[in-house]
Amino acid sequence: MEAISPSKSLVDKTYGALLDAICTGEFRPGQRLGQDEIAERLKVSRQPVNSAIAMLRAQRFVIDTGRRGVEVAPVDAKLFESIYQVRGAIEPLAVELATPRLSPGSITRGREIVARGTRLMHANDARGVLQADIDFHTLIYELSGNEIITDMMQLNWGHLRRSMGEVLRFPGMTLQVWKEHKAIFKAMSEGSASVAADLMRQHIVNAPRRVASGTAPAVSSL
Amino acid sequence: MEAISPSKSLVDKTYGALLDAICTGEFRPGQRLGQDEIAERLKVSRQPVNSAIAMLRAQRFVIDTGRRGVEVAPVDAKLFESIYQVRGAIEPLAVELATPRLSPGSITRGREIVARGTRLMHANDARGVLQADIDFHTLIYELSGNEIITDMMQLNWGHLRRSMGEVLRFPGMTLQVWKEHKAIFKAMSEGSASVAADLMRQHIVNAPRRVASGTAPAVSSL
DNA sequence: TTCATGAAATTCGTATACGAAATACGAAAT
DNA sequence: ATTTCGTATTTCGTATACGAATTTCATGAA
Repeated sequence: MEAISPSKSLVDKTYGALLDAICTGEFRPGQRLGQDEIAERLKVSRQPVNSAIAMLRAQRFVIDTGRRGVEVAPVDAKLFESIYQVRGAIEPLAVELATPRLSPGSITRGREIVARGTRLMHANDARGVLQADIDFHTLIYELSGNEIITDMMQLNWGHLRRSMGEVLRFPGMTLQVWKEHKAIFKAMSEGSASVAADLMRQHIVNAPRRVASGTAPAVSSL
Repeated sequence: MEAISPSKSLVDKTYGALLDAICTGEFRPGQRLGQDEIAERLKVSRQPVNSAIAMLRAQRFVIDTGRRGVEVAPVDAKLFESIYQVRGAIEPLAVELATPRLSPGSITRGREIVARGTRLMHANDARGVLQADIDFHTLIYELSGNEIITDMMQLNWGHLRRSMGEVLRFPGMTLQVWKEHKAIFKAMSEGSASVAADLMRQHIVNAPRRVASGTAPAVSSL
């Protein structure tokens, strides 16, 4: 016999649905989120909606507006910059920690992700490429064995996904990204932790620069 | 005119009360948290309690136990180590960012905190020393201008406070801590960002070592 | 026409109610 | 005496109800 059904709670499902809608841009920045409306759309009562919104507020995905509910937080250039400063410190650490823990199975998984990202990039599947990007970095977080890194960065990727909605339309720019991913993982596979960490550091430094150079008018909003 | 009363919601107050009770050790690890009991003790209904617990669960302060509510998460040595790995990367970054942003006012504030910490240490006020420690590092987070660092580390300090409950009884060990704090802030005041960052890096490396060496039998539980 | 004023309608926060699921406990059978 | 099964109790998740506060809209005065 084995486990029956995880069947998450309505609060979790509501939270996930709202977070996804915010990150994909289905809910625009500044848009008001009414509890009644959401409850009706999701076919649940206001109670799970209220709890989910409380979490989103604690995580800065929505902000309070005076006394009448919340609205979707603006896509903030400062927040974007802050996250990249943090990534610049955390991602190399994750690589250092993960490299000596690599198993044959995880090497296979990593190569699959790199291959998938490269393939989807050539197929101009912007959304798929972003997902592969998230998968690549998340794999390293998990391999690091440091659950704090995993938790922190999962939240941060939520914010990043919002900003990257704008960048998604320039798949060509991600060619260099996937070359770098490949090089990073190669160094990790060979056990060269510090080399891989340096490559990752450079990768993170390059990333916001790419965003800024590729999106002429959108720059100011990032 | 200005704001009338912040008057936080019951959810926030409940969350704060529970978090504090967990961090100070008033709620022991493994202890079951019944919603009814908490609601009665705090003189609120179960609804805010339920929301608050959902947040604490997302932040790993409590864990699910089968189908019957939650219990206080164990004080986990692995989590402690993970946080220190992250701190080793984040704290020097915060110092680098904060140093060029120091104002005369913030220099005064920093010196006050160092003085207070040193004074309370000599007065054997362990709890006050811990608070000063938190204040010192939090000041740097805020001066860094990076709100992600502030948010992340505030959560982490919640977990750290739990572990440090054990260490509090050895105030003598904090002598070196406050010497290092003083040196770090001195370098920052002089604008030597990279020197200060290196001192901070060493400070974080030393910290868990101090904990391990000072608490003979308690080591295994950390 | 424009601004002020007040009543009606929204909408949120919190309390209470209800149903489902798990535990605890006791009775009966081996 | 021990184990097993059924029932009562506890407790959580979710729905609904209620009160307070704000917004909206209409009505009237300058």
